[in-house]
Amino acid sequence: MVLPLLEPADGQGVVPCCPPLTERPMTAAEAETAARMFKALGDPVRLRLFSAVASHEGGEACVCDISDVGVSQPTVSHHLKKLKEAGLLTSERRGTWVYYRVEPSVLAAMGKLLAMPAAA
Amino acid sequence: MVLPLLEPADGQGVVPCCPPLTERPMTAAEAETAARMFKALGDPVRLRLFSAVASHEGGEACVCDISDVGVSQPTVSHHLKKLKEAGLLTSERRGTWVYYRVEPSVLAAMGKLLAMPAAA
DNA sequence: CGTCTATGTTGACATACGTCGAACCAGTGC
DNA sequence: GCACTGGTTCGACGTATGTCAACATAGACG
Repeated sequence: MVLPLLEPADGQGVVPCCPPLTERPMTAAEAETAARMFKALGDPVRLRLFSAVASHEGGEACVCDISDVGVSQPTVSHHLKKLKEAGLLTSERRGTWVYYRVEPSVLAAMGKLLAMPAAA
Repeated sequence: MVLPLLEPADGQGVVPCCPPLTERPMTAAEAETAARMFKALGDPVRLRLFSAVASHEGGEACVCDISDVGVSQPTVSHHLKKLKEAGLLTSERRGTWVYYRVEPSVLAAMGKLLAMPAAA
């Protein structure tokens, strides 16, 4: 269920799931994997939540810090869960609060997917 | 209806709609705009079509060259339309065939959205 | 004009999605 | 143990989405 946008990824030695979009036509399997990530970011609320976590100090944030996006709290939780299932975020409970974190390696893999060919 | 992922964009002087995801929390408006793009790429079939066009010689391809993605022809047409509405592709009829093209500036804008901070 | 090929549009349908309120767990502190 | 606060899960509901078959449109070519 946990989408590996990238393989185990020890440290930063990221092994992206797929080549850059512009390198060659994606296979069905690659598209399936990558689309899950894009789909996860394809909702305004989720995008804001993700951006809030990603831009937060240390790449992690407490739910309480980012839940002000105009929807009910259960909805926030629902979206965070989706982002987690998409492999974009991880969560950890620390005492009263739950912290969500974005893995730098995931960000790197996403960036590579959209990398421009030198020319362009 | 035509989503400007970026402003007029004369040539390569792209003016992205939004800052990198990691720079600061996106505003509701920014998220709305950027999410439309991610959403468009959030379907495996569309992602394959987009990749097929983007990786094709000259950044453009005839529908007949890319419509082998496992769904019916109307469905292909439907998805191409969606990609067009999302501002990711443009189309042009040349004689019998219709060609779809990806704007390099759009690719660049997407890349910047996911750009990594120097560190990480 | 008529027909054939290449695409786009329409209508219908099953499924997925986003949202909320209510109920439910997890820690904290009294 | 009990109440309180922070979060998640559940059930329901309306809407959006992906898909196809059938039909419509655009050029090309006789």
